[in-house]
Amino acid sequence: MPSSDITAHTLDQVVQLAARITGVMRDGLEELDLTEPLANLLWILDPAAAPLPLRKLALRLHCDPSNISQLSVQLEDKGLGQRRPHPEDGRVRTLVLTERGVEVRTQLLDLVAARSPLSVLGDAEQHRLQAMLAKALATPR
Amino acid sequence: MPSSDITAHTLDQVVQLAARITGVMRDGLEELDLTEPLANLLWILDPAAAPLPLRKLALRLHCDPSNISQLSVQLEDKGLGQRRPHPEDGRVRTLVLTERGVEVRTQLLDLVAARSPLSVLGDAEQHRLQAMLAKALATPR
DNA sequence: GACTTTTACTTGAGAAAGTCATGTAAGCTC
DNA sequence: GAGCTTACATGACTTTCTCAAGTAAAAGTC
Repeated sequence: MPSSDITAHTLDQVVQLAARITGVMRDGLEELDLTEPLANLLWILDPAAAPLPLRKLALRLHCDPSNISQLSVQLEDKGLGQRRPHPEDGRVRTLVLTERGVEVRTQLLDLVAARSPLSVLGDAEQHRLQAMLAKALATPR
Repeated sequence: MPSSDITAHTLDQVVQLAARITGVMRDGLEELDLTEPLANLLWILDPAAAPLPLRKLALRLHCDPSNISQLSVQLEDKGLGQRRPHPEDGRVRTLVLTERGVEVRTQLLDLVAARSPLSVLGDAEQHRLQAMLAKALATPR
């Protein structure tokens, strides 16, 4: 159990860093023709992972499911995503990226990675950083 | 210059961690009678530091100055903050926490610190973490 | 196997938060 | 001190989000 002061400072740093990262993202949104909420959704739509039900996406983004519905419509209108019926459960719909969606998502991640303050850390440092972050993220809930 | 894949993963972790932290904060908002934007403002109002002009607060929160004006009114209505004229520049107003404001801010920080996933890291680990985060945050802009 | 309950999503209304344009007042420049 | 810039306030408007209600499918109950 760390002293509360120490954690407070670490917290502050993480929050600041996150603010910087979202700042970088926001600056790149226009050139990708995205809004911030759409970019956030795109961010968590990993094309390599199994497609997620809308409900799970809402949990991940800490928002109401109806919000995801609306964002999904926007993604579809832009030709970046598509809602597909779940093969086993007729109530469920999963959100999948189109080819173009994957492309734009890659551009988004690359853009942020290139301009993020984390890029000043070398490979070795990042690995050590990742280990610590993973430990923190491994805590339940 | 790190490989882009590595940075992408680190980014993902930082973003996830930040989401967890804001999630913890959101869960605590009701018991503190705060809204999320007010809590964000409260967060950056360090009573130990020199009082900041509203304009600087807008820069820190990456939002329009008019937004800070409105939030300042809310803070004042709640008796947590007070806008003071700048002693040297008549155009400028600084936002200062009241005694109660400092109290509530402390409660907010303590609450988040106690429930944040970072608390699983020991003192030594946090120090190493802080060093790396500081290096990243030291990059200009 | 029909009946109720639960779960997943959609829809539309409404609230909240943020931006933009405009106005006012104070400093700065010459 | 005339003109320009900067800092904040105000009001109209947009965007985003939530909440309540509705539909449809699955699961549980008898």
